[in-house]
Amino acid sequence: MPSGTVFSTLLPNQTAPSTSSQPLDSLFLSASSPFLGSRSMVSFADFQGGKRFRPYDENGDEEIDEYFHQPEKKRRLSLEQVHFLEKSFDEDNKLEPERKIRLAKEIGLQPRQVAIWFQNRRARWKTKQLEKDYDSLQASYNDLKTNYDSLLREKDKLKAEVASLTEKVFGREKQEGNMEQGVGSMQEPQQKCLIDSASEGEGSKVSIGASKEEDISSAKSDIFDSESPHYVDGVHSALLETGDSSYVFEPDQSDGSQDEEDNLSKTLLPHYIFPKLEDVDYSDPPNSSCHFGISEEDQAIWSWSY
DNA sequence: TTGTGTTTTATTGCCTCC
DNA sequence: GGAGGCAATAAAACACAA
Repeated sequence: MPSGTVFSTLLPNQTAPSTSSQPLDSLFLSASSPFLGSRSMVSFADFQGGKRFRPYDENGDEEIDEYFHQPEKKRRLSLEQVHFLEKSFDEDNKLEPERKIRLAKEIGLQPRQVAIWFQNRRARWKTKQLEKDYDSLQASYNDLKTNYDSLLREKDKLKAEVASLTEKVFGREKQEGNMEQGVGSMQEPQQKCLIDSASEGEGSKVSIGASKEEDISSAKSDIFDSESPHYVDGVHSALLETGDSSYVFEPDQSDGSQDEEDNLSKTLLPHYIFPKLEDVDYSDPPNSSCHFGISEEDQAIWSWSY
C-alpha cells in the first residue's frame, strides 16, 4: 500500500483496503475469529456509515493505541491461517464471493486478503506447474536422445559390417580369379570396376554380366566361394558340368547389332573399362584400350561376350 | 550485526466477461 | 461499466552466511 493513503494503522488480521471496488470486503470485519492475534498486517481505513471503522474498540483503548501509533507494517499470516487457506486451496483454487467471505470470517481476515492470498497462491502453483512440465519435457528429450544415439551407433556398426563383408567378397573373388585363370594382371581393373560400381550407389551399373549390384554380390559369393563344394580345383563345378561359359557372367543374348551395342556401351559399360564401341573392331576380341591388360591368349576367354 | 537472497503480502494496470 | 483474474512489481518479512 502506498504510503500516504487514507488513515491506517496496525492490528492483527486486518488489512488495508484495496483500491479496487469490493463492496463486500469493506463491509466485512471479523473480531471473533479464533485466528485473531496473528502477525498479519492490519490497517483500518474502512469506513462505516461515514465514520472510520475501528475494530477491537471493545477490547480497550490500550491495545488500540499500542498498534494505532506504530508505523504501518506488513504482517505475515499465522501458520494456522496459512494451513486453513492451503486446505481450502486444495479443494478448489478458485474463489467464489460467498466462499471468500466465509473463509475470511473463519480465519479472521479481510475477504480482500483471502482473495489476494488465493491469487498469489495460484501464481505460485502455476510456477511450480511450469517447472514440473519443464522437467517432464527434459526427461522425454533425454530419453529420445539416448535412443537416437544408440541407433546411430548401431547404424555405424552395420555400416562397418557391410564394408568388411564387401571387402571379404572382393578378396575371395581376387583369390579365385588367380586360381581360375592364373592371370593376375586382369584382376585389378575388373575389381576396380566392381568396387567403383558398388561405391557409386544405385545409379551405377555393372559392366560385365550382372547388371545390378546385388546380382554381383550374390552371384560372386555363390560362384567364387572357395569353401563351397561347387568349387573344384579353382574352377566352378557348374562350369565344368555345363560347359557353358555364359553361366558365370550371363553374356548378353543380343545378336551383336550395332544398336544394342550402343545401348550397352552407353548405359551399362563404364567407359574407363571399355573403349567406345564404335572404335572397336568387333571381328576381333577386345584388344585395344580396354582389355584389362589381358594377354592375347587370355583374350580368347573373353571373346564369348563379344 | 549486517548484507544479501528468497518468500510473502499487497498494489497496479491491463484484459476479459457479463 | 463493474467485477474479477492475471502478470509484473514493490516492499516488508524472513533466513542465513560471513
